[in-house]
Amino acid sequence: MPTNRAYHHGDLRAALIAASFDLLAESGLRRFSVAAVARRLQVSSAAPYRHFADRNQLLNAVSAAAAEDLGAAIKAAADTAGSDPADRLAAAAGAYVRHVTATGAGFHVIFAAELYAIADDARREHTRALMTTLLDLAAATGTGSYQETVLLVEATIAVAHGYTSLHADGFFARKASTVDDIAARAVEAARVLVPARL
Amino acid sequence: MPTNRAYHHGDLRAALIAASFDLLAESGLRRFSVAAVARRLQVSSAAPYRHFADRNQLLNAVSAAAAEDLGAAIKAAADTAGSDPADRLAAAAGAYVRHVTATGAGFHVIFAAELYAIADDARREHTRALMTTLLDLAAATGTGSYQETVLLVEATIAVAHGYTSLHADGFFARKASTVDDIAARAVEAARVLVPARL
DNA sequence: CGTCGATGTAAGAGGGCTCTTACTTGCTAA
DNA sequence: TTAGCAAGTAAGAGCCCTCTTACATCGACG
Repeated sequence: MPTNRAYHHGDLRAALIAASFDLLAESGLRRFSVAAVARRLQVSSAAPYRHFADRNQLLNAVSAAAAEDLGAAIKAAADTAGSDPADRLAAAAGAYVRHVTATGAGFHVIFAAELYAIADDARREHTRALMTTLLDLAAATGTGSYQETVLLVEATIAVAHGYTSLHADGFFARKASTVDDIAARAVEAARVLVPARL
Repeated sequence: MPTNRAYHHGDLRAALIAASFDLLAESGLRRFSVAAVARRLQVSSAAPYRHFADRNQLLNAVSAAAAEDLGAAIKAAADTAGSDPADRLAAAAGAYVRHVTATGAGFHVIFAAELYAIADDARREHTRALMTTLLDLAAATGTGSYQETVLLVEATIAVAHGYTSLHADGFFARKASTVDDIAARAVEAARVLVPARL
């Protein structure tokens, strides 16, 4: 791993990750390319390869950062939501919608199949911590078994991801729905899921 | 529109659409290319352009077929589900998971932003019919206003799409979940959403 | 102050994709 | 039976992408 010291560019490694988020948020994973990220930072198309062996290594770093940031956003949202465990878990769905819409990097990036082949402890640790955060929020609602807790987390994420994904694809566009509208609806839906012990 | 008569290939136009579904189901929209579809049918890469002016026109036809097929699958599932309106709507979520996983073409294809520019009455009619089917199912549950009905449909689709999308991205892979498992969980979640009048 | 190594660039090989053009094949219908 | 046209092919232009190689730059440190 390269150092973080400022050289010619300053800190190209971090800048590449940040610019990747911008590109993902604007154009989605389909349009993501190393060359486009480099263009955006006005560096040569070879420059990223000084910091990442290949495209997937960059995406892997983006994935790690996404898991970390998303986990923090979810924790913050839960703490803002108050003390009711169900509200706290539901708030995670809202945080997912807002954060992933802003960054373009949700579970479809965090768990992108191409990245499975890369053994990166940092990324694994961040995704694990993210899941732990969610599992803790779910367990606090009083789920019985661990299995039930997992199912509840997955249902919550499915709702959040579904709203986010449809929003990104323009499904709600005609109604001029804002991100906050969609996030609020995801929270409502996630909230209803809780007592159901899905 | 070309005719459907059998020439050299037989019916390349229909075959292209069918092969597009296969490719989408296997590799997703990200890997979709006209060249890959042609390869799959063992025709030259120029052949598709005899039937579709460009890549988006092919996707547009796929989108129309997807809306039609998905609508039929949802209707069939609702009829199998029985007479309880809430069960019938929830069954649509299950049909969505199964059908879209099998074909690779859900709302992310049906409402793909690139296709908005194409004025295709057939496609518009099929997507409209699909939405009508869903709105009818939702209205039967006793929603008050049209606005409430729309919100309920969108919530149902969000749940179904979320589970489908996460499943496709491998989120559930480690637990060896089958499509039917995921579909069942989507139905449960959708069912819970109904009385909530989301 | 001069060397070394990290960081960046220019250039390009190699590949895939979209779409076009000119040519070929073979069904259909007069 | 043969002209005409729908449908397919071969070839390639033009574009973007990934990743490599050889060279340039510049800060750090002896």
